[in-house]
Amino acid sequence: MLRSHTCGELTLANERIIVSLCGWVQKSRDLGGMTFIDLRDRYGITQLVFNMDDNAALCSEARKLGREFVIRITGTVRERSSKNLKIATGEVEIKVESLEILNASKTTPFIIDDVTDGGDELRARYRYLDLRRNPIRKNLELRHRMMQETRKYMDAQQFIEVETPVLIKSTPEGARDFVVPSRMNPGEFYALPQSPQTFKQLLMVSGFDRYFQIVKCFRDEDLRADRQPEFTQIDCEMSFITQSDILEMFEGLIKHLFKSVKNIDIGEVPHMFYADAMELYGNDKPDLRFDMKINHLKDDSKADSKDLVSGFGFPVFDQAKSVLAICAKNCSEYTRKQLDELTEFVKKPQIQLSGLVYVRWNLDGTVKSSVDKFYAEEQLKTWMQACGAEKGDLLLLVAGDKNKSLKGMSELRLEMGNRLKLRNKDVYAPLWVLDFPLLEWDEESKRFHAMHHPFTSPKPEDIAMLETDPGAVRANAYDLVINGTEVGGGSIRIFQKELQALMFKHLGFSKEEAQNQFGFLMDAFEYGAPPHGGIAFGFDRLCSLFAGLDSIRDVIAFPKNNSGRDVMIDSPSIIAESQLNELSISIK
RNA sequence: GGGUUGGUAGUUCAGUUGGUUAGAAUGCCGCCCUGUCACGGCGGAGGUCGCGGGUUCGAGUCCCGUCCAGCCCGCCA
Repeated sequence: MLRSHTCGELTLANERIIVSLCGWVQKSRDLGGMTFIDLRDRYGITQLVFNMDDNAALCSEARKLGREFVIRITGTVRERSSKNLKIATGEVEIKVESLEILNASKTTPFIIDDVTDGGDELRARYRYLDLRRNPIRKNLELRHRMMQETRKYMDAQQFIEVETPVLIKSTPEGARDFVVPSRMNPGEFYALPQSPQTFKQLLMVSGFDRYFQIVKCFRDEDLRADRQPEFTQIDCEMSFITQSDILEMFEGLIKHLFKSVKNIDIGEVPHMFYADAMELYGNDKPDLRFDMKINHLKDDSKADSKDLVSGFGFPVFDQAKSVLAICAKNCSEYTRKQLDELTEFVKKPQIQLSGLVYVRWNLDGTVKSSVDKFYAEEQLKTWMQACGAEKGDLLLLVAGDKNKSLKGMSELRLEMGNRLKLRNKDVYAPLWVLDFPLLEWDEESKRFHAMHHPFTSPKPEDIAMLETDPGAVRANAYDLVINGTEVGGGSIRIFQKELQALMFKHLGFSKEEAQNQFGFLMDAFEYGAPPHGGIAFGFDRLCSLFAGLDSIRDVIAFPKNNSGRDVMIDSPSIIAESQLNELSISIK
């Protein structure tokens, strides 16, 4: 060993012993007659001291050390005459007796420190340097801990981790596949898995009963702050269970992670139906750190709903199919400028609502709105009442097509949550969202798609509706949502060949297509498939949530940028003509 | 595919209605400094203002195009 200790462990208890340390020069402070060096490794920082009076040659050598030089020193631990209580080793320093430069370093393009001067792009290009910094290193340490705690919990619950193949078969359902050409089978391609879905179901047929895997998955779709082309899932499947067994088992996992990693008791995770989430929050992954539910002041889609806005001569509300309102507590004093900003917010191209109506209930009891021309105070107060508003509150209303308004209102609600600082990163509000629709109409292909995936079972009582009203069929599908982020999702699967064939039929597969693509699964179902179901968690998202980050990039050691590029290794890249020939591929 | 914000020293940024030699901080280099820990002091080097075109007596600044990066919509079963 080149070292006797790390840079993070020496204290007064080690006084007077001789130690060898290795690490990087964090910083040197040259005072002329003496020089201090902060030596850094993964574990901490230890101060080295060199003195002209003690050893002029050695001290001169130390003065030449640049930042990020890798050195090895031997010296004696001693108490500092002036202590630094900000660091763990701040009471001691090493009086260096010998110094060895293991490797020099060029000046780094940005400062390696907790607060760096480097921008995102530069840090990505020199990711190996960025990873030297404490905040990034800590994220990877957190990720490691979460991985270990996940395995600990799953193992204790009798799950076995099985690796499934990475070179598999391309299917047209769902996301775009990354494909890999097969040299030995010219003109044919493997696909990288979007998830190990069918394999884990086959493992249930094999009798493994409880399976999990921490596994890379791949989707060739556009990226986001929380979406990478390759990402990690905690993939799980169980046999002989009901939906409530799954919810309980994996609520247990989440509780274990919160407790063991963050020492937080999250308590019971509430349940909410998909239909209610959409009505109350306009969103299938509501952020429950704050309330601010959406109120329906007019809803033409429901015969029994009260209409509090029509018939007063305001054409926008009269013509709208839906009028929605949220109540922003204590915001009656919002300025014209702030209200204009909110109006711009809902009009932007990503939301595309035509406008925003406000009603202020001032602290003095008066009411002021942008539609005073049409509505008397009495009417406005019925809205206030419907929204549970009090003096000092502000109502924000949008109108139009119901789905579009709900989507816009959902965004506005989150924006207000941000403005009112109701989305505290240290608060965690988990939620199970249940009973997702089985199918979703796709305008582009003019057919129904599986909302979750084609192996998800419909609710038995809804199966008849597959013929009459496919969009209304509910699935045995569930998502785990934390703070407005979907961190996991799963379903109780179909395990009978007939029902699976029926599903494929309703998804527009011909018998041949179904047999071609998923014949192996339906064949397997004929040999004693147990009832089963499962769930998969987005591990990167879970880590970023635990780390209090908005992007999953900083919990991934070597992430891709917005365009799916790794700017450090510069990939993807072109390959040689000879490689293409070997693969029987020609470009354009 | 669309929206939006940005691109100026190694780095992070400022740069006014278009007008002298494009600034600051930090980093880097040199000299001085014996208890620093954001060390301090003095001095110095460092610029294709992303790229291409246009308007103008004159463009970092205005216009058009383009590339790159960030965030969002579409997309992501």
